[in-house]
Amino acid sequence: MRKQEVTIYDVAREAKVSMATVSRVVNGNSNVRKETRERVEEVIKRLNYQPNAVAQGLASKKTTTVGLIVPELTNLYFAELSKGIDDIALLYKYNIIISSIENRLMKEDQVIQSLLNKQVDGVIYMSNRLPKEVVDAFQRTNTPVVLAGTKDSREELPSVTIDYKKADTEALNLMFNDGKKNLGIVVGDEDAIVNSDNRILAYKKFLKDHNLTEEHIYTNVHDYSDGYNLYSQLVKDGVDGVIVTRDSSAVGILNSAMDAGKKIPEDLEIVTASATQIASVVRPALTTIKQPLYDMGAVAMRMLTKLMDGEEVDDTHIELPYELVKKQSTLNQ
Amino acid sequence: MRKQEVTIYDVAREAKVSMATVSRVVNGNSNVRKETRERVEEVIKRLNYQPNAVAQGLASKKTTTVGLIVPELTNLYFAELSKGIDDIALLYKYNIIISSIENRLMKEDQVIQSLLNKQVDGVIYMSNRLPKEVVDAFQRTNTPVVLAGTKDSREELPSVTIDYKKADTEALNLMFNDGKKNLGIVVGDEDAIVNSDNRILAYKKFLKDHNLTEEHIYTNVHDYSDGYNLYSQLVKDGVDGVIVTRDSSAVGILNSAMDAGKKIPEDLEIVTASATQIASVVRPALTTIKQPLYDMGAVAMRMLTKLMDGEEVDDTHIELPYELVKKQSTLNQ
DNA sequence: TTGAAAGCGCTAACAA
DNA sequence: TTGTTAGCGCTTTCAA
Repeated sequence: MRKQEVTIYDVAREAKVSMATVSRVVNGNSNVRKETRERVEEVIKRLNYQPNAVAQGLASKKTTTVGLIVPELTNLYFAELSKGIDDIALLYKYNIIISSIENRLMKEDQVIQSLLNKQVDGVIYMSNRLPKEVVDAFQRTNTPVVLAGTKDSREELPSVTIDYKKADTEALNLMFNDGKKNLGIVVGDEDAIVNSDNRILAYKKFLKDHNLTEEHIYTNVHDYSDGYNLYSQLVKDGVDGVIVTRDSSAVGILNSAMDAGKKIPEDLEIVTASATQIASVVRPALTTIKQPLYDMGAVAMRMLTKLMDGEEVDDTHIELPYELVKKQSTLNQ
Repeated sequence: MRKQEVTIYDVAREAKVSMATVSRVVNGNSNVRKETRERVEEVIKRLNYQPNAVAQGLASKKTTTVGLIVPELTNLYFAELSKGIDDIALLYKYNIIISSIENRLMKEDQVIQSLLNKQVDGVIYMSNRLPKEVVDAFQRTNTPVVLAGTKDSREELPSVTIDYKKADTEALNLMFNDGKKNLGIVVGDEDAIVNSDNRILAYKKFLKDHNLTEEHIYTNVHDYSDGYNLYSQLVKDGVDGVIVTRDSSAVGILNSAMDAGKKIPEDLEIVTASATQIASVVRPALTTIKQPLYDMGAVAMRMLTKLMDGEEVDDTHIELPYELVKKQSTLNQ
């Protein structure tokens, strides 16, 4: 960071006004006479003055920067959420500092602390791993936080999600109506609230409501190869219909089945719960619970702007509509 | 950004030293007596003092923040590059401000200006759209820049790439040896240097060297549906082997062919030039020019840290090795 | 080894 | 409508 070439002071001198007036012009304060404003603007343009955002941040205590905490960079689920966030951030002129927490050099609360040290005005948190320390860390600060695509166990933090229970129940019902009676569920982190308190509960309730007794819950299935390897276990367990939270795991299961010469959906129905691009390009295409990821990100960011502006937000737990999109991995009878 | 609760001043008072000494302790300056250091550290811990990075940035003129400019958030190619960048950034304690330029609210040079106003210490630029204004904007500043996975036309800016000409030639050769004599190339932005000055040149040279006269260059094919729609044109043109720069376009072509009942690779060979996850999960799996995306990002970020530290960098145009991975979309005879 | 003090570039009372 | 002035919280000479 070189010595700044032209500062507000240079503009003030050149335009024969005080720094305060230049500051007012820069910030669009209306208390400036038209002619003065124009003169200052002319000088700003002539000198190509660019305000130093760091100095602005220090003086005003607002950095117009928000922190984004994401589990992995290379997961389209989070990328699509991020895109919605990014578009709204741009609209409201916020920059985004992105922090992934897959690298175990830094734990969640350290990442948050680092963001807070940078004086971000707000944070959007997308991991469904939400340990108590993290919730505490957020609650200790006055910096607003919004959860996107996840929630905390006591629903204390603002969040934007879909109705996971309802969505999963609908998906299970689809497979049940196709005649599949040995249903399973495949999730990533088992301790994630979205899983433990929503998806898995819904699954158990579904079994109970339909007098199905065989419970098949598979946890810690995170990626393509986890899914690929899981398939043989599904066969062993006689599972004939499965709901999978992660697209790449679902595709792993699919390919493993195909490679084993099995028929999808006849031998095994698959419903995936994310609907990123990867779920739609494989053949047979996967039936999905289509979460409105872009919108979820956008709504979360919009809520955050309100929180950062100190506005009242009436509903801090927003559930967006999802869609069950029937493709080729279910019979859809 | 609330009023900061505990500042360097509080620590100084409590530890009965000056702010300067606290600053030295915080920054690991060795000119502090051991006992003094320990006393200060104790107070820091007790008060839970966290330095304000914005104030540090203003005073020291270093923000330990780098800007990342990426064409799209939802493209695994850039996500994998970003992951390499992120890991090295974390190692060197830099934060990342990410800016996508897909949203046309802001042009490239405005995005760059916004980053410079935030006083980033360096920038990594990943778009292969590199208009003259952008190169100029970079050269006007003293802020170091590294291009990752792309280069500027006059190769003035530091970059990390692979040897695109060599890679494409090798891919074309593979198809040629499989008996395909009506080869085509499918690219995204035709004016991207990587395409115009590298891939397309290599393609033309290959045709010439092998006395092939029919030139099939398809430009502006950006995504899955562009690829899907292009397929009928390929058929019309009698193309029997094609090299595609983007994975999603390649998968579009593949699926379009499959849906039309064609055989891949018998009717059409496909080689894709990125090798993201999407290319490996489709069936038949795509033969790819496997770019070491993670490494490219990591090397680019490492180079940037050197540049930011004012170190001499001997080689500012690094080409990393790629690998031609033969899968099911080529005959491989 | 330590401290005093000037300043980084800006904002925001407050006064005029 | 404009200017004066005191910070924002820290780093960094310079002197002791």
